[in-house]
Amino acid sequence: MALEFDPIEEAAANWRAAGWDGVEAMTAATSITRAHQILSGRIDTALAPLGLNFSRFEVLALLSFARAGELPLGKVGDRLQVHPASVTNTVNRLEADGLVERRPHPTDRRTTLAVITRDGRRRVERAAAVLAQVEFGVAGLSDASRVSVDAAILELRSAAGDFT
Amino acid sequence: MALEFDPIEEAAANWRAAGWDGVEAMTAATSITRAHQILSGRIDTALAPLGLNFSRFEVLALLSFARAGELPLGKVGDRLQVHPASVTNTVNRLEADGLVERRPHPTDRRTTLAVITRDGRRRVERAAAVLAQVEFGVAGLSDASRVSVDAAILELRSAAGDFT
DNA sequence: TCCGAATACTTTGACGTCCAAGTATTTGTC
DNA sequence: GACAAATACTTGGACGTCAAAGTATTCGGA
Repeated sequence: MALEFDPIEEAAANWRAAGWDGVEAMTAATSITRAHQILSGRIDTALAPLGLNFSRFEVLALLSFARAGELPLGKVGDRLQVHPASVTNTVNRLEADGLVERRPHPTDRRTTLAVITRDGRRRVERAAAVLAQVEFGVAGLSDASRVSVDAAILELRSAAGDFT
Repeated sequence: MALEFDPIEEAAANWRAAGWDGVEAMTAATSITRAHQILSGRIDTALAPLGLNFSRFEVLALLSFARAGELPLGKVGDRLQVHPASVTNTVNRLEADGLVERRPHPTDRRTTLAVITRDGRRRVERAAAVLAQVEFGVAGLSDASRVSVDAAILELRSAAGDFT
């Protein structure tokens, strides 16, 4: 299964040999893609026994931090940077599992609030502990590397207009 | 659309306030996840006019570097670290578009080779140029940051057993 | 006040990825 | 040489994401 060489380095060498541009950008993009793949696999594996995946966990965590444990679905999407349709889908699942409830907004009838339930709070607490246990999938990354990754990606997100 | 604050920093603050563990790991994981989301969106947007996505591009690039432009499907999956079913799916699509052909392995009848076609080579050349143009989605990341991201993720991949 | 534009969410459909099971073939062992 | 185990790929199903269209409601300017 495991290769005897670094596939990204190999790709970079091939890239250069072919005279293609942007080798540094390519390796950065490929590294990030692969890192995401590793993290996401580890995290979902850790959360599976709790009936959660990372998206559902993020929604629960966000609600648990919110005043009154509730937030309009649109706000959830904005905070977590996910598509409205994905929010609908995720909340559907959480609602089916009794971890969240939908409630009409008191003054704006277009808006639906997601409210975390007592079960939801219990579940998200356990999930947070489980994730801390597996270091959110970043086991293998030194503290210094975590800091430098955060800083680097902050540039990227900022340039991408994630926030002002 | 854009927030007025950094949602990851906000999450970290909430996390600490709740007394949850692993804040540093959480921010690293969230950063990488978001970075992937940004890259992947930009890359797929850039490739869409060519009828490719990043997965299909990677397969074409890999084949174009291979001796004789051919590789067993299993090797493709190993190199690109994707599931066999995904390779089948991706190659199906490339084959339907005439960019790749399936050919039986000369000595092992279990094995199928993917062979890049002339059209495939032309397409991947153009795609490489387009991707270099958009800096593989990492525009906004300084050269120094690209290097430090590569180095950090190398630790992670190595610890994950990507290669020896 | 009225009405077109904007906002909020859901639905539907196209894709992609993974897992698990199925088929075919080869390998390794006695 | 036979046969169980391993290998290689495909198929079918569950699940997630996104884009586009649809419905309902609110906003804002004439």
